[in-house]
Amino acid sequence: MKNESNMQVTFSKRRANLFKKASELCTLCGAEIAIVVFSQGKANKVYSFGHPLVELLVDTFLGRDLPPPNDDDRHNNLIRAHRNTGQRGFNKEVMDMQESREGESTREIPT
Amino acid sequence: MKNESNMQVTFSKRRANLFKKASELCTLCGAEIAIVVFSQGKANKVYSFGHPLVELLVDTFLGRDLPPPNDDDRHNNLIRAHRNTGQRGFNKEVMDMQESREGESTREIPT
DNA sequence: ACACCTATTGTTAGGAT
DNA sequence: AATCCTAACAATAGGTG
Repeated sequence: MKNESNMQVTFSKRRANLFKKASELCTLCGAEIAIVVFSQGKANKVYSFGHPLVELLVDTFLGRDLPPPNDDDRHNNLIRAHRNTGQRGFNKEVMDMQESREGESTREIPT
Repeated sequence: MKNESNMQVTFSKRRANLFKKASELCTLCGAEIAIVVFSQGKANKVYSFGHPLVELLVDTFLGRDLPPPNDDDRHNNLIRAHRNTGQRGFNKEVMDMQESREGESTREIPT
């Protein structure tokens, strides 16, 4: 790969395709998938894909014993995540790479 | 797609390719990626890919303020995740779809 | 379930606009 | 940075052992 800006293009293209593949896997096989991508370097950004929400899936993943609805710790993680999202809402860009399907979301969050 | 077992094959193939694509994106662009996949239905399983560890990335994602080393909440999440992994270690299959690279891991965890 | 095969379809890097 | 183009390459479903 030639230079820095070519790599940025490659990163975007491949990230989009990764999310597309994930989306296909969800639709085709009824899977639930969460993806978090941190880009490298100065332009450090966070991108995510979730079907359904990333927070719900990673929360279940971290506390792998099946999730009780009123667990304080896990609940607070969700709350905090949503609070932070709200705080930085003006920085948030919704990617909307395709017509976004039911219960599926892609995001881009500058750090 | 014809039947149930053909879909299982498709699911495995596509999941492997999704993880491969993620791995390429990490190597090529220096990105950090975490993926969590829940399969559907009776044979409900959890698969994950992380470069580096899934736990570190999703933890940073959930508490997006940069992670202080001694934050109790986040630390406990990691500990608990690792404890659970240990508890169910006899059930754990390391996928090892390719020669596993430095700081990268794929897992399959029955639920 | 797993490995190999193959025709079709999809992805990719790079160039052009 | 975004969109279109395209030759080279890779993924896919379905088939067979």
